[in-house]
Amino acid sequence: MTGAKPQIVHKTLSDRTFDHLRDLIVRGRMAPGTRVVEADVALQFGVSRTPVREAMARLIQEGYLTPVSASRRTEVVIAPLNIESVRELWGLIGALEAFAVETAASLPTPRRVRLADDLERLNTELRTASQARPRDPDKLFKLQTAFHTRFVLDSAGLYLTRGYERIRPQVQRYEWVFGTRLSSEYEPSTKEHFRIIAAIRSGEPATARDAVLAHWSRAAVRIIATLESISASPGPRRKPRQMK
Amino acid sequence: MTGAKPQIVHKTLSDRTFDHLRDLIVRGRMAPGTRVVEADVALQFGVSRTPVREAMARLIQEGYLTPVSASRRTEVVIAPLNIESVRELWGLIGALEAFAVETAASLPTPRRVRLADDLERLNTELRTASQARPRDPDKLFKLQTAFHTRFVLDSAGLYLTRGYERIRPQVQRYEWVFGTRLSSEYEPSTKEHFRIIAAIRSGEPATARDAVLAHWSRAAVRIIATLESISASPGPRRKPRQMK
DNA sequence: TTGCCGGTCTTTGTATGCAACCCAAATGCA
DNA sequence: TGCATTTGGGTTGCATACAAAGACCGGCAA
Repeated sequence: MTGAKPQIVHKTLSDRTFDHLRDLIVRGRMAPGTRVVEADVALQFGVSRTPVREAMARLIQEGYLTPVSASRRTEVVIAPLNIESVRELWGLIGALEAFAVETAASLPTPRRVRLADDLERLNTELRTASQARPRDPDKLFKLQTAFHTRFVLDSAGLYLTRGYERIRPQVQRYEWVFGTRLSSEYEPSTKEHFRIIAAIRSGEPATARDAVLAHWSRAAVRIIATLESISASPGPRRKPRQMK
Repeated sequence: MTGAKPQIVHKTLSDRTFDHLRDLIVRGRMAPGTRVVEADVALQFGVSRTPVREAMARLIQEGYLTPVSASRRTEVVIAPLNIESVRELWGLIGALEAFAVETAASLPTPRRVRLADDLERLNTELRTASQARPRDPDKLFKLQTAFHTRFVLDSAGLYLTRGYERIRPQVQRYEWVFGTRLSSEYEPSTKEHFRIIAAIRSGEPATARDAVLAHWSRAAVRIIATLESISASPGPRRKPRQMK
């Protein structure tokens, strides 16, 4: 009867604050190292400290914020970005997706084929979008995400989903900050995607797993190269003070 | 001046409340499905609702508590236990440990050997403890944990550590509830451990990875068998009401 | 008897108050 | 002038107050 209310998703202020803050961080709108103060955020968002506090606690747990533990008082800053984390995150998300894709490639044939078709469509779209000029970073971002979540969430259970949903935004944080500056690096990625799709379609779990692992491994190399080439021209080195 | 206060680890009431509650859940002291009410827990622990609320939010995020009652009011219960979760959790922790052990088996030889020695010692202890009568479940529990965390945390980075530390208690929850009833199932486990150790010692990442995956795969089979044999004699089917 | 309606009671979500405590700067003393 | 102590500001941790929204129960009518 209710035609559709797709956006009842958000309920509490805490949730919205969490999402809002996380989005700011993932999109690089708040510089790493920036100190975050409850009261300031509360003021800025027009809510009380309580929901901000809860949101920040969750962000700390997820690793977007880091307590720069001055002895007892817990001072909180935006988690810094660094190359070791890239290596680790890419390896980790590779492991998770590899685990997921094994399941996906073991699905009964009709579902598998449908999945492969969907992925094919998404990947083609992605390739097209990556060739468009000027680029639409937001669209690329979304397609990229859609491709990977498609086969992971399709076959994943509760805990893998949760683990994946935790790691993915962390990866996206790097992709957003560094990846959108890549000029032509989407080609190899889409090619690797096609190999993953083929393995899913033909129902070869081991091949699919290896393809996924290889994909993320190469993606890590690509983004690290970008990162290093950028770090020649260092970004703003801000003092730990508020965003405003 | 303060000679040493090694146990300042815990600071805030929120943290302690989190740990306390999680421990109750992991050890099965609070039955799955039990409803948890902020005010009651606060009363019981002698704190205000605020730290309880924060702790519960984290427990929800970690999956120990589940918000039920879809509408708007969020009612919270202890997450139920079920076989699908076992399959998934065991697979997932297997994937994470496999990822970690590849790194461990690629360490420079001296560190690798030292690691292998440590593991050998732990595993021998475990075997001894498992043969003692009567059994000391708590000791077995700790040794089991020590063995696995030893090689994971030794080689893991920040995010893997965090992911692992998230999953492990979930697994332990099942192990505690079901595993401690196993009568003689530690033998195959320790044997598999030795194979993992050997692969680490000789520096064969692929072999180590496969050994770890096989270990968890078989462990899953073992615990599921136990679980099914127990579910013949069903536990108390409580109504969603408080713990008290 | 059963279904509906109204009211109360419970429980959560949010705001706010208060105290502890860290940090730092300023001031006093040697 | 340099060092120590104190004092003040800022920020967090915790407690509590309050309002809104379900859930529950009882009564009333069909």
